Amino acid sequence: MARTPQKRTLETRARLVAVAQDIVARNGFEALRVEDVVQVAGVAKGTFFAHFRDKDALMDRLIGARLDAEIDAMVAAPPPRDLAQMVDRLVPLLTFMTSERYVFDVILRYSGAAAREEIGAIATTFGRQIEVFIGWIEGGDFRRDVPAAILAEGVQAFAVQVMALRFCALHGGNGLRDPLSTYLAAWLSPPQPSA
Amino acid sequence: MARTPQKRTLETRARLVAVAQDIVARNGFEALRVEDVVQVAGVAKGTFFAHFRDKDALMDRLIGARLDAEIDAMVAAPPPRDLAQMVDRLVPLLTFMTSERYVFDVILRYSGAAAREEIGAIATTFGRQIEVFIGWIEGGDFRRDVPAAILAEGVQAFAVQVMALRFCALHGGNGLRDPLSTYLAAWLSPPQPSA
DNA sequence: CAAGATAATTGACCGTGGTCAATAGTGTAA
DNA sequence: TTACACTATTGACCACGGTCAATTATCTTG
Repeated sequence: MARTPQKRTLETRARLVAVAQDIVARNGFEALRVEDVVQVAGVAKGTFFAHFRDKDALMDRLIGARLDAEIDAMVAAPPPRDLAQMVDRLVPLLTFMTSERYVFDVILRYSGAAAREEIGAIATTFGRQIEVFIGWIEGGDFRRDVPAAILAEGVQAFAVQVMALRFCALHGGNGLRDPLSTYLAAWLSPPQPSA
Repeated sequence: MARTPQKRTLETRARLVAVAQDIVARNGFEALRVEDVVQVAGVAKGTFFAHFRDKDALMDRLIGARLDAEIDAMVAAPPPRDLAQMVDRLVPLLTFMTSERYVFDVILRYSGAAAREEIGAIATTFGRQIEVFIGWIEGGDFRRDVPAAILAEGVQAFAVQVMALRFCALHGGNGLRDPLSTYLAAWLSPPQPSA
């Protein structure tokens, strides 16, 4: 089914990705232009679209790689024992996700595998996140009356909520930490005996 | 500061909106093209952008109006006394929001007031939602250990989560009701004595 | 009403993502 | 090496959102 790709193909694709990464490193994701990529890479425009379905497919790959690196770092650190630590572990990931409005939008759009298409890099990292959260929740002092998988999905939902708040004029740019702590305290704390 | 708008202006804007609504009614939001709108309305393209900052500003208005109507219906119905009823009240709103992938994306992008710009129609309806949820939560049999405002924002976060899931190939098109019930049960239920 | 000021409208033009029929390159078998 | 099938590349072209200097309509004031 899948033919062996030619050496030339792999070189071209690698060059496109390398050039794109370079442009992003210099000017950010939002500033990336397909025309710039192909011009610097020295190929025609059509070549780009022979390698990537559309511009977003390249973005999915670039942003997905960065998300993967953030999750690697999350996993490398010791698992959080309590809520404050969990928030600490999350902040770097959420900081990258909100580094640009454009990046956040792309991530939201591709965080679920697009229907009937293959699952993309960003969507894969969202699956990874859930796995990591489940591990954290099972290993820490959190509520047990709800399955860890549901709790993990809730953590993701609140993370998105907090990130969206960051781009909101009303609840303007106050940090990620405080609102996330508030939500997760209410979501993850074991039922209090008194209160 | 604000000049009185000319009669002509109001007519032109009304015509643009009417034509756009008609196109949306026929072919959906995604199919709307600015060029079609101006062509049918009988004005030049530049005129459109003298009335709306960009295409999204028109979308914000059209979608915002629909959201407002859904919220009106939500408010008109008797407030929910329990979780199942709350989910019932929410489903029509969420169904509209997920009627098109494109609509959902626009809503997400504009659900928070865009930084430093005026608050838009969609963002306003998200504020309304919170108010409605607060009222529901205060009037029903839900947990009291967390401020109603926080609980309301959580309801919104879970609603977004459930809608996003709908467009996800993995957890494919299963309804809104079940996952939403699961999340909200864990989020809103008063702490159980046993279990 | 005339003249000037302000606001609305026009449409040629641009930027940029994306398409596709034609062409060139690559691997393979005789 | 030649012939052939298949793959990769090309670049002119299109779609569509958005811009702006020039033009036209409307309002105001004497």
